[in-house]
Amino acid sequence: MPELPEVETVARALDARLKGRRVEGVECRFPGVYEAGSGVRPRWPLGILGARRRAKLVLLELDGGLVLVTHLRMTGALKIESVEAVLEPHTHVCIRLDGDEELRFVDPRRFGRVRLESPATLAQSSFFTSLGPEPLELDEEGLASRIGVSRASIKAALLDQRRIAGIGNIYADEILYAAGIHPRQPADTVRPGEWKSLLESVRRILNSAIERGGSTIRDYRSPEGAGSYQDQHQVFGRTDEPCPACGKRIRKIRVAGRGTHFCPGCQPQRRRRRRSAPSSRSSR
DNA sequence: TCTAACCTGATC
DNA sequence: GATCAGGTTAGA
Repeated sequence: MPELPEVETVARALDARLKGRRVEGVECRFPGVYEAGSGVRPRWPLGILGARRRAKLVLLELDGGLVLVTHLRMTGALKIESVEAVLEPHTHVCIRLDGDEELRFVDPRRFGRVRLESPATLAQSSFFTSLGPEPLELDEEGLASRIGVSRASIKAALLDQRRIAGIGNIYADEILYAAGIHPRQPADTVRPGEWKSLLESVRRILNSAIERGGSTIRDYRSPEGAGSYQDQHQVFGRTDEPCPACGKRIRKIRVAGRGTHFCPGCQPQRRRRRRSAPSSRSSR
């Protein structure tokens, strides 16, 4: 569910509300959802230095270099509640805070994970290995060199967290619509002149989604409430509605195994150019 | 590089 | 009852 803008919103809210407070312990209510990295033995309580985002991960930074790392996956949510508050269903981890509050990890589908890592275990954590750079920190050359070498579809390349990390299904569709590129177009056939507008689309869409607190289309909530970027979606979730720009019907197809929305008028399909020479090629 | 699998719940 | 969902990954 949550992609870069939603995770950024959650991290900012946690930073504002938890910085300077303490974690007094962690209770795991469903086996495996929470684990400490091997050899990590926290001595609670630990002060909270702050919260931030990396890719789609929420990092809660504690004293001594320890970090509580949360991946929300599809349906995970972090909520600050009074310890007296009734536990809502699917509450799998309770992170006890000072002041009779706790940070609760709720996740109906149970795909999400919470991990406690030390400086020694953080780098090897499976969360972090082979995570690509932040899309908002890339320049045109960086984007082209990471994405433009893939022989997969441009959508698959944008979703590949090893290439760049943080874009998910909603924002991939919105970005490609804004850039006028068909989601099935092979990434290595994007023309040199198109990287500029693709990068502008990446920045504009992710930044305005962050400004609006992300997209709330089913159950996503930051600790401060729902986002509103869903109102700005041009194609995602608008199957059969007219394109705001050209009036053609938005279509939904399957690309990279994901439901994919696009405008056939604004994002015309372009065939892969026939290879002129059987030269060697590499991917990644 | 694609599919199935991991899960539950909402909607068709 | 079948299908789909904002993510990732192991396996073919």
